[in-house]
Amino acid sequence: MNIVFKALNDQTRRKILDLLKEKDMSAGEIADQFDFSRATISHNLELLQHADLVSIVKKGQFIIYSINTTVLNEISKWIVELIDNKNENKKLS
Amino acid sequence: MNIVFKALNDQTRRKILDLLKEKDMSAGEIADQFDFSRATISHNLELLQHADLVSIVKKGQFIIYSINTTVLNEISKWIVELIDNKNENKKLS
DNA sequence: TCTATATTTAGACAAATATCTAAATATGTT
DNA sequence: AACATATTTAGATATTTGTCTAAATATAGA
Repeated sequence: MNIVFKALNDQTRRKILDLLKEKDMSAGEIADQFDFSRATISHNLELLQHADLVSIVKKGQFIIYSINTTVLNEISKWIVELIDNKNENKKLS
Repeated sequence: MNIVFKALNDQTRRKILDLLKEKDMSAGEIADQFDFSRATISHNLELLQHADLVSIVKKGQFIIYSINTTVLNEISKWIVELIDNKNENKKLS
């Protein structure tokens, strides 16, 4: 979970995920949405990929990024367990 | 969301939340579960509090920490939207 | 009031992070 | 082959972060 929360701990990378939830995009298309250098966006994409939050497919010169929901489901589960368990214990007291 | 993800981006702080989901605990009880100094745990508790992930009640000399689920619900919602929106768009293609 | 316990605050420091520019790699086009 | 486009890699740097020790604050009890 470490690398996932590390990857999520950045506004730019979270915004990239918000873009990718709408549609798959190339690195360039993604970079166009930001004022950072392409190298910076590329680096952020690498961190997302390393955390398994996105996956890639090569299409000619382009590299197409898309959201990978598997790890997001795990994180969601962890958070919901925090919430639910807390609520359970509240009932008892 | 920035300070929330920042607070969640640390194994120690996530473990503190895992402890607190079971029951409310004093700063000392929490610190006893770790090998770090009390000052370090206190600092981590401050970050959790600043992110509104925990709330406190003073009980004599003790300060009792408990999970605050409000922000967790927001985070959960954001993540589930990433997952759901992605799945919606997959159907279309 | 003095002492013990609980917790936080202050200041320091090494490690990690986000960004940049410049260079390298890969693919497509003429 | 030469050139253009897409993307990543390398190296540098300023900032942020997690931890520590020592000191300060707050409350309880004798």
